[in-house]
Amino acid sequence: MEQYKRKEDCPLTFALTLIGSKWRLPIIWALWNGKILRYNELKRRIDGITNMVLSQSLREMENQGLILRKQYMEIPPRVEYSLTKDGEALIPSLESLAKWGKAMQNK
Amino acid sequence: MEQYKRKEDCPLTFALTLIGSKWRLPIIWALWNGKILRYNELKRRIDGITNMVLSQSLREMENQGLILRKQYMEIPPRVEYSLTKDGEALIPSLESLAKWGKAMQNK
DNA sequence: CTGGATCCTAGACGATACTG
DNA sequence: CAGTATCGTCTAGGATCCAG
Repeated sequence: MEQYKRKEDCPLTFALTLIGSKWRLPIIWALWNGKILRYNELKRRIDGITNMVLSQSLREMENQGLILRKQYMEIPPRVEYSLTKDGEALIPSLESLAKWGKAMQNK
Repeated sequence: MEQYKRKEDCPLTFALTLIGSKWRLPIIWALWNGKILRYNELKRRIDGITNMVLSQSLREMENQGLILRKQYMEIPPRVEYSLTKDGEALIPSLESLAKWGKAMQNK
C-alpha cells in the first residue's frame, strides 16, 4: 500500500471528506432509496435536518459530483435531486462498511 | 434495505462514528502497515498528531474493540498497539472506499 | 416550494507544559 | 517512554427568521 506525505492526498481521507460529515450519509441513503426526490420530499425523509444544512450539503455534493440537481422553471418551483453515477458507485463500499458496522454493533 | 428511525441505529452511521473523526484513519492505517507498534513509533508515523489526541484516540478505540493494547511492566515503560481481528476486518471496506475515492480525485 | 441570512453554541482539535 | 492536565481556538452544525 502506498504512503502519502499529506493526509489530504490519501484517497481514503478524501473519500471521507465527501461522505464523513454528519448529514452526508442520510442524504445519500435517502436518495438511494428514493431515486429522484424533490427538496421537501428529501427533507421529510431525513429526520431532524434543517433547511440550512440540507441546502448547503446538497450544493456541496452537487459540486463534488455526487448529486444531480435538476431545476424546473415553474411556479411553484420544482427541484429534483438524485445520485449521479459516481454517487451510485459509492453504494457497494457503503454496504460493505455497513456490514462491518452491524457486526460491531452486535458485540 | 432497511430503514432506521434513528440515525444512530444505522450500522453505517455507527461505523462512521468509529472511523470518521479526524485521526482515526491515520491511526488505523499506521497500525495496518506497522502491525505492532509502540506508542512513540506510532506517533512518529502519524505526522502532526499530538500526545493528547493520540492517547485519547487509542483509549477510545481500545474500548470500541478496534485496537489491542499490550502493556509490559518494565522500566522504561513499553506499550504495544495493534489492530484487533475486528479492526483488521475493516480493511477491505476501507480499500473499497479508497478505490472509489481515488477515482473521484482524478476528475 | 425551495431555499438564504444571521446568529449562536458545543465539542473537536491544537499548543504547551508536566509526570510516574 | 508513555502518557495527563490545562487552556485556548475554531468550525460544523443548530435555531430562527426571511425571501423569490
